[in-house]
Amino acid sequence: MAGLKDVANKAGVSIATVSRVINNAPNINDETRFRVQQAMKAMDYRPSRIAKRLRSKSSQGNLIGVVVPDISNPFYIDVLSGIDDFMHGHDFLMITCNFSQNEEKERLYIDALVSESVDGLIVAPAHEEDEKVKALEKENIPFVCIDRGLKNVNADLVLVDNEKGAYEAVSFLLNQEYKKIAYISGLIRIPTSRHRENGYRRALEEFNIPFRDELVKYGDSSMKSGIDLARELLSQENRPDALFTGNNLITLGALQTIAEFGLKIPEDIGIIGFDDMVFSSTLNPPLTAVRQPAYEIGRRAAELLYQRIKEPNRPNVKIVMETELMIRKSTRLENATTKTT
Amino acid sequence: MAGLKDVANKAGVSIATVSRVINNAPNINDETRFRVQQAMKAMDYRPSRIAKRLRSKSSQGNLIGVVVPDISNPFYIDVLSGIDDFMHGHDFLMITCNFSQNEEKERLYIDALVSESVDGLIVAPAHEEDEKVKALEKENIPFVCIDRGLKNVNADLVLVDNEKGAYEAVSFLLNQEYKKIAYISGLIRIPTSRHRENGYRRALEEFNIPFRDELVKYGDSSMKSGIDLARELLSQENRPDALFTGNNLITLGALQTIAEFGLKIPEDIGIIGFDDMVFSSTLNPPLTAVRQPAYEIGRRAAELLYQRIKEPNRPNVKIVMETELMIRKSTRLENATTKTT
DNA sequence: GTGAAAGCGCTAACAT
DNA sequence: ATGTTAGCGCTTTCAC
Repeated sequence: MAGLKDVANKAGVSIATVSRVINNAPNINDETRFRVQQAMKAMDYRPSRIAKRLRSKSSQGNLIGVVVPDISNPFYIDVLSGIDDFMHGHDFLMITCNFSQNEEKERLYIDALVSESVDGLIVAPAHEEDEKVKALEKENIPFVCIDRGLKNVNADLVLVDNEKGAYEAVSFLLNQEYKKIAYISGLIRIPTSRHRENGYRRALEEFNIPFRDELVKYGDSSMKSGIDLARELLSQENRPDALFTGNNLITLGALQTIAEFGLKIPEDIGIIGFDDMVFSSTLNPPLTAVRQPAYEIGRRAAELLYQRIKEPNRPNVKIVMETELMIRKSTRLENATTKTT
Repeated sequence: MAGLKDVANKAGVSIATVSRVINNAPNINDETRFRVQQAMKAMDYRPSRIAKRLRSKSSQGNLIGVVVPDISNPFYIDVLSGIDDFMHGHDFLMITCNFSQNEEKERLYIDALVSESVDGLIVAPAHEEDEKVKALEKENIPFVCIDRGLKNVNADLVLVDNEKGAYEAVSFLLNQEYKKIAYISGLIRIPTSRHRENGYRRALEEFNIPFRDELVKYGDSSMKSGIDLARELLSQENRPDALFTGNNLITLGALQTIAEFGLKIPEDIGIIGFDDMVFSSTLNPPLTAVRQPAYEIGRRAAELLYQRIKEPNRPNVKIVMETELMIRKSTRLENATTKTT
């Protein structure tokens, strides 16, 4: 592949000049610039991004890394779209790494990304003590966290008020006269799982319903664990009359189990899922869900990272976005008050 | 960040030696190797992947690029998982680029990826005349195509027998006594769209049903076009009694429109979608669909790319996988013969 | 078994 | 306005 040198030869100038027209530096003779551009076109020249990155330490790589916990979760797909749109608009390339809820894989990927000299990282840390992510701060690598924060580390963060979202969902269930509401949690090490549980507990308290251990099940945030835990729940002698599911995938799993048990929604059992999905209204029945503005989360995170790359010392910011309860048909409909779609 | 030089100093050896132990070259004194390893550990050394890539032309980068048309399509998510699993197992990193069915974005990403000196590419070309992808061959960059081939270019390719999959779906519909079957196509420039249409036509022919222009609609492979085109179809005076939808997203859109029209599936209208989804059986009603082995497609493609990187001159291979009709409840059930889930 | 030194394709002083 | 040159962090001859 043609390099700077080849172009320089062809255009009869030095490589420095070629470099200058590429980065459109000032002080270049129009005629020279033209000749160089001709040469570049003629030789189909493409600058080497790695050589550039290797040379200029000053974050000119236009490359960021994104580390997500589970690409099969539609939530992250939307987040990625948001990041992608912003970054594409700013001429950045992104490397997406999916660590499949596997901390070791996460560590490995973060190392690799750093070795690639990315200009910055967007990460959803495995948990709040995530040492690998914390280390980024010491190494002075720009990064922003999404969905989950880090303990004792200041970093840009964009997420949703998980407790409130859960609280609203469970309150809604309670208002619809559901009496025995179970919660299927994702990985307990993930802060969001606990915050959602807190919201669940707070709603219960407020309605003077005692918390019961056997009604909350902890899984690994996957569809399979949604299936399995819902089975445990629905097999109980006096089974719950409503489910609050901790994420997208768990919801899908629980739905499958409910069908397997031949239960009618919302008569036999109500369900509200955390995370909305494009096809939620097409589910059977249309699913009531706590919507996170996933695309927006991604976009904001991208924006924050971009800013930090440009201005590494600006103060940290934490963006907390609102959830929205999308009321559809998977719960009883008396008393419905909130927005519908 | 610590570099080769720092480690060399600390261990009291030359950088060449350090490089040797990293790449565990032969002929190294055990004692030396040990000292170097200690030093690396102590300094928390991480090799620079870009320096390595820049230096060694011989594809040591352990980095590949993947270019997909639409990351919001669950099919590609599964493909990506397959690629990811294989590549992770072989210590490769991958850069995923989503061109959102936008050819210009595709070109831009391919250029960027090449500039990153990736060892190879997995691409679903925008169409079979895709010049940017074709150019990869001339530049001698290892690549494999998925889902769509290239005209007049020999390249590794893994896909599914789209025509046959479509034929089976439409035949099934016909066998279930549906009389007026419409096809909602994705982007016409994509070969799969046309192959699926061919299957649709062939089934019709075989049942002696005349092909009718007004029953096939062409869109852009998105959920929105699924919604819109289904509306057009269902608004016809004498509307179709079955829909064959050209991909995942179109299916979801069509389903939404069907609900909007208050039509009952499968009584008022039957539907079979191309592409199965994890939650297909949770849809309303459970969706009959043509399943592509998406994960497997990704895995095989990754494997082929890996092989080609190692052995650039091995002959090209084309892998055609089988689809499977997943019969569920979105079509009438008389005569059902094929597998169920 | 180990070291010295030349580059990979660029950018950024420093010259002119 | 343009050229010269010293690296960025590695791998890889070629010596010893």
